[in-house]
Amino acid sequence: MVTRGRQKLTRSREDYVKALFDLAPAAPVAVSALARHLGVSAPSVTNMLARLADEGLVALAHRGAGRLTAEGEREALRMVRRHRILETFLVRVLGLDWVDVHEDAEELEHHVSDRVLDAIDRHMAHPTEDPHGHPIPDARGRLRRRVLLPIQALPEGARARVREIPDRDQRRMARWKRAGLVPGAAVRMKHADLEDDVFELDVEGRRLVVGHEALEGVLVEPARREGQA
Amino acid sequence: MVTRGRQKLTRSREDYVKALFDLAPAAPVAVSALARHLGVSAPSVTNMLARLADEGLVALAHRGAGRLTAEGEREALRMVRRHRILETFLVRVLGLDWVDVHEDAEELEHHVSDRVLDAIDRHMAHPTEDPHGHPIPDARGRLRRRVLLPIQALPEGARARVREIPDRDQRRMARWKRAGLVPGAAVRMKHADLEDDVFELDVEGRRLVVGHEALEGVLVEPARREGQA
DNA sequence: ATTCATTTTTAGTTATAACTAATAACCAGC
DNA sequence: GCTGGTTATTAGTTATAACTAAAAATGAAT
Repeated sequence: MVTRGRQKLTRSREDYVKALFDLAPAAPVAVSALARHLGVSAPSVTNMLARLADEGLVALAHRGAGRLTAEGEREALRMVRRHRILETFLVRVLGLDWVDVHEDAEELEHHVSDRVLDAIDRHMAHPTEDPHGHPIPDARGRLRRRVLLPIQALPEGARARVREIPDRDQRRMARWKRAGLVPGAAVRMKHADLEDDVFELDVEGRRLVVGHEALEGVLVEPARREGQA
Repeated sequence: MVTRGRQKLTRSREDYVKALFDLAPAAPVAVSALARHLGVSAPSVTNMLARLADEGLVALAHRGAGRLTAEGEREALRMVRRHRILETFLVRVLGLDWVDVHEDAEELEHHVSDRVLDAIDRHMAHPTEDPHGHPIPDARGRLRRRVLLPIQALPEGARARVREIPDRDQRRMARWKRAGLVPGAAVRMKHADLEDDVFELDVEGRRLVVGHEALEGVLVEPARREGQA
């Protein structure tokens, strides 16, 4: 264990550990999946994973896949915290639209000092959730885990509340926002036709008919008393 | 003029044009002076100045010295605006000490998007002066020029008000702050012994005795009616 | 067991921007 | 007009992290 006082990771390393965490916090991620997520070539990933493995942030698995070590996960959670605090700040304090803030946070998370991040966190009285509903890890990297369901898994007739929506795809976010499908919204699954891949939802009283793909990543918390049909 | 729609400058280029502006907005700056200011070697400067000259941001003068072109000055003013808005934000909104904010602004100025910068500017209702007293260029890069005097140039007995202090040296700033020598402070030059390099000042009622060096960069606005001795 | 398609790795390049060491240019004083 | 000291340049290296092209490994299907 030569891990005393690791120096700051480079920007790329920060991106890689965060991507590994996004794709699977505790399981190996294939080279190709990482490459797709990060928008780089496979050789670049093979290369960087080797370095991260050298440095103890990643463990290599079958076929070059990478899995975060405890240390790597700590660094990833640090980045997740920064990202979510910054998104919250951009929306709550600067008044930007939550549809737009992901990219800015993506850049700033690498460049804001701990001092500034803490000041931002303090200014907002330590928020616990970002504008897209994701929980914010605390300063020690602890993440409140919740049991949520993909919205497509709701049985017909079930009521639920939207809790998280993914923040990477601006187009989809804009559509969701227009449809009222936002964190906190009450929804009911009216019909789920798995054969034809058509879902009919009631979103805060409005009808929404979409395919599986268009709901990808939306997580809900089922209502305790489920209204049948 | 192939200058339509220049793409974003690299971080280094942004640093160089800002350094050139800091050292002399309209006159050639020697390679060695730039190297010192930026903390890089002379060869690095020669190299980068050649590239900046190629790209039309800098004109080369005698002995390799570089002078900003109109285009270079525009980019420099853009960076100065960003820096000063960010410093103001860190102090006014996040409550950080103005002694500490320079370095953070130095980093963030390269990474905050125009959208976020504008939102910050709006949030503060378009400040015109940063925490160290420097005027903030407007969105079109226009800088309100003021006629200020180096504090050491005050004749004995003259009263003045501190208007600007340099923000790069944290140590000196901390000392000035302790002595009350901050933007807005009223001062009077009690004795200026140019031979022995000793200045005796009255700073908001407190006595301050220092050498020329320790006042470097402090600019004052002389009082209209100068109280004699 | 062989072949095909996919996935990963190796090898070699590129870009940015720094560095050191050694050389060249410049200027002042004599 | 020479010469010593300062200043700038050239030449060559280094680090990070991407890339492409080609080779190798893997796994699935016959």
